[in-house]
Amino acid sequence: MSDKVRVRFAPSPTGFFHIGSARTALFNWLYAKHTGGTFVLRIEDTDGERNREEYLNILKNGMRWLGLDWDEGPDVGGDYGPYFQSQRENIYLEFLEILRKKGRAYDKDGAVFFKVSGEKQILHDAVYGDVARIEEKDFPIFRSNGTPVFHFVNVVDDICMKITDVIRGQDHLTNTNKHIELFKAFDAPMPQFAHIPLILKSEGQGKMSKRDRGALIEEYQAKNFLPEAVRNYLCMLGWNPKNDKEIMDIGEIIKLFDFHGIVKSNARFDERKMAHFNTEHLRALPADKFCELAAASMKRDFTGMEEYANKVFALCQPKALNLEAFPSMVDFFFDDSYAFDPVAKEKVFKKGDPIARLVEIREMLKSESNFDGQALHDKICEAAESKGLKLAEYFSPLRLAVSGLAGGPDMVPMLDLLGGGRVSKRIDRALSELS
RNA sequence: GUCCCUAUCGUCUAGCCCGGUCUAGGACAUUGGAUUUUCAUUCCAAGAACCGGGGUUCGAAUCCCCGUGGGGACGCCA
Repeated sequence: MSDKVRVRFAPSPTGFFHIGSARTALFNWLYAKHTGGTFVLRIEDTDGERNREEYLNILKNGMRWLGLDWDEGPDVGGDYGPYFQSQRENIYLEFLEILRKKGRAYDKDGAVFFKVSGEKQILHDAVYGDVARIEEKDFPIFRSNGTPVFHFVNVVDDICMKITDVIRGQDHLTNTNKHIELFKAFDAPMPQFAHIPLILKSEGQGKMSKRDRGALIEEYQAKNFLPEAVRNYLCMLGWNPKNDKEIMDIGEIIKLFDFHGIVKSNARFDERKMAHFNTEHLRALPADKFCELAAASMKRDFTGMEEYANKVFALCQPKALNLEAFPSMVDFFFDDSYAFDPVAKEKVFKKGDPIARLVEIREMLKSESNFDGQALHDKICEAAESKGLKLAEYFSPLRLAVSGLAGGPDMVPMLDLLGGGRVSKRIDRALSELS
């Protein structure tokens, strides 16, 4: 079918993968998936000569991490290559000839300029509707050093690669009439344009810049975010399925994605909401998958203790906020020399007599032959009742003693996992170090 | 400065195209409660918005105009 959708993402490798670019890539990818079309990755590397390979890797890496696989482009090839602009020089020269023959290109100051029509161009944008604008000045398409300029190569490549839909940031909206002029000058079929709103800084003015926190995909990779969570959040920034759902499976999003759901106004980035998406996706993970990721997030070797480790992870998954903080939450399960969190300590020592309570618990443990978390729990409850004390007066110090923390997984299964021997030793250590 | 886009809770948004069903819905965040065992979990609740002014209309968040705010483009960057 000749009307099969072909979209492209055309970044220039700059050494980082910006969240705004990532979302443009994502929307293109979504549209391709939704329509059963082709997603092309084209590298606009006309003037970045240094570290090109390394820069490109950051980009490819980030895209693969987000699951944005491309059907044509670097590494995978395709029928419309080459996919690097730096390798398409002769094509650009051919197209320049066409313009010259039509009298639409002329030399000036060593550069080549495109002669605009002087007519108002109307863009029928799939998101913004009809936008009319006139381009008054001729603009350069080849620099005096002989290299072609963005507007020109962009259009030429879109023609050559038979791109049907141009989905890109709204910052290109006022460039589009230049592009329309070029398409017309080449008598090429006009693609459908769909401009998408920009992502603004969470505070302050302007769009997200690479220096803003949360602006780079590399950050999320480094912080062990779930890629599906980042992708889901990005989907919801400037697009919505017209219902109340936010946390969604990518398959469902692909099914629902269309231009109608794209919002026109720019969106402010919110790292807290991003974190929320991450937590939700983490909790929703199947236990085995979560265990795998949890283990990888810790710099520890679990050989020989896989079963124990998996029990720990399974117990803690419902309480996990993110994988970045996860190791510090469960580390005490694997290390007896954990520190007592000063804030937790202060909190516990604020009321009652935690030392006395710990001594009591130690006595209870001594009188018990086979350790059983539930049995210890029940004993503590009895003791609390007979003394008229709140349960927290026992359990808070106990948690601090065995984990060093103020919060964590459910008490009874936690004690069972640690086992009686370790619980006793830890209480002893707490008594000597906290008294 | 010129041109283009845009405008609903603090933030992301639904509703707007096809005016009445909107005492404007959801989510994040915030605040307060509950889970008489911690807690970062879970549950419940609360506060919180149609930018301003003119029209059109019986009736406007919804349509039109003007302001204002926000964003973007005006490069031999992409």
